[in-house]
Amino acid sequence: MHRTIIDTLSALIPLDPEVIAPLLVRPKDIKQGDFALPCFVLAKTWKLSPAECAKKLVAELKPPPSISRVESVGPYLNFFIDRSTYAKDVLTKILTAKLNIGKGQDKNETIVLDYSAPNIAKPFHVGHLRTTLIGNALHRIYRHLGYTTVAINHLGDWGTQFGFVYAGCNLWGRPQNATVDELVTLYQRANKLRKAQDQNEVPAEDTGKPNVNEIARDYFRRLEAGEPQAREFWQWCLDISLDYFKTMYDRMGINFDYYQGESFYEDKLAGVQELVRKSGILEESRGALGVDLGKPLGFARMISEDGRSLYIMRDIAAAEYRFHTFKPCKILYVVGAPQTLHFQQLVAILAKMNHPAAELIVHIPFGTVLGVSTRNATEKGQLLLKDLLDDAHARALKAYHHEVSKRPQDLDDQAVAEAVGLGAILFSYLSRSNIKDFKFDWDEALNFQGDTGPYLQYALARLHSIAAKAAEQHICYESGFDTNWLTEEEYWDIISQISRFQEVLEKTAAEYEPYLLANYLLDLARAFSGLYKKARVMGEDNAAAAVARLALFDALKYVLHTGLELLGIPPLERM
RNA sequence: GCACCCGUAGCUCAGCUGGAUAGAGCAUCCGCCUUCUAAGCGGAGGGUCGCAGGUUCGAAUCCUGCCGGGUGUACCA
Repeated sequence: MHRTIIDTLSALIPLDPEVIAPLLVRPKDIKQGDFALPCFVLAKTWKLSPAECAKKLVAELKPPPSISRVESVGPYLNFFIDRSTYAKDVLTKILTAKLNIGKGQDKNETIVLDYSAPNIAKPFHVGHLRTTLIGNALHRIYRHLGYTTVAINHLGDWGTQFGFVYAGCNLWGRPQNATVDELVTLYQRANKLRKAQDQNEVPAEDTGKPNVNEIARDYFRRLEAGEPQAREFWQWCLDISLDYFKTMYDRMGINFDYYQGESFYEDKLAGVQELVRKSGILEESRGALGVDLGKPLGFARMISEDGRSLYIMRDIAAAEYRFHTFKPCKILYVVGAPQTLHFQQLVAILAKMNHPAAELIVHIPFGTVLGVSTRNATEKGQLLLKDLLDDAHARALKAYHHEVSKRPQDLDDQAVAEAVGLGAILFSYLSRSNIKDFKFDWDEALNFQGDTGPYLQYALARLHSIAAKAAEQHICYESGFDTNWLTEEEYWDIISQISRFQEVLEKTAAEYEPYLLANYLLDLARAFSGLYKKARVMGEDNAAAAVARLALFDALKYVLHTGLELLGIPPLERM
């Protein structure tokens, strides 16, 4: 469509098609046209006012059949697409593709995505949710677009935190059949005691306890040395935590292809160090080994003064491993904005090594989630994911029974509540741009009205309901539908929006911003909700109009359904 | 100190590769369930787009400076 207009224009305008293309804009108000050309640039060459240029063009243009009308409004030249023809094309395409709408050809290119990466034996609180949900959405979108995807959970499964859990077990006993909560409690208790010991403010009941920091360090040294007992304890913690994480991921419909945490790279570090050394950039400075990256990036330490490997080592090892194992065209890291410098250093080191992975790494930074440790801070310190999901479920269930005035009978209310609760939480995380800090508000995240996940789910449920009722009454569009019934503003608005689905997916993927898709779906749902009462299928006397509307709603249903799935929000057929 | 990010309605956010009167939701106020789900729809009020310059026919959008908030800057990750 875009192309057609450019071709028509370039016949009359003394400008290159490539120059014209970026000038074309979409008017804010669809009533003004489907595309517009601001004529300011022409004013100079033609030595006419912009408004006169627009008039001149209108008079001389011979629009092709797909353009129904061209108008000049002030300095703008507005194009109107032939709605009926265009609608037919768009709807036919979507109704054929169904839930495969927007699906790309197999691209034979692999994208590695690194996201979530919770720390073992530390609490999984709602601040960790952002990387998990952004990563998951991008994972689904890239896969849909035809890329081979490899989702990796780079667990924080190596480090001194195990030492603190170990110290806790030593001091207060190792629980039988421990849960993650107990591990976390031991970790926090030991950590608290360590701080107290550091500051010489040990409470009475803990006086005389051995130094926590020493126990932890000693344990971690034994773990790194591969001592079987230390190893066994580590595995014990890992199993408990991983079990728990997996139930949380299952609950949110999130999958990983690999759980390759930091420990996975332990046996590869020596090789990596050798690789860096061979490239001649490894230096010693203040007793540490690392790479000097010059002015803005500074000195990146790889081996600490006391010989421990630092995390950039593991990231180099991971980049190296992923590059050779998966042969990706991109490696995406969904990691918070505070780690921007770290990723710049990682890329800079790889670049200095002439490692091809340097060009593949993309850090997708996101803002901090604020306000997650303020509420319920007395008990647990931080909002735990499980509490959030449970509360979302409970509130959704309550709302379902007490606030929703119309609902179908014979539905599994527990299943609906779970999906709606998840929808609310996921949408609140995915509907804002990555980089901004996110003020987490419990009530806002669990709101079911207005611009929310449930609003989208609700619009979809209504669309499914229309389709089901139409089928009962044998109203169908399979034998044809007349798009001349869909040329009014409200219908046209939806048609031109759903025709952009592919474009939106590609932009979302290119900018790594799931909110673009989320807000697009919101626009669709809003357009539909406004039309819902007016544009009836059942009870419409004009059979042809009813069939045309059904075709439109069904196409919209597929787009909305697919879009929700790509965000990871559970699409509901009934709610 | 230096570097990066953010600053749009009371609140939470879109709009920012410059274009036609700055948009949603929440909250507040009014109205709408005798037909496809009212977790909905329609309407009202609410803005010096942090401030000041500059570039431009045109700036919330680009540039510079300042103010306010956040983060990073060889602990660990």
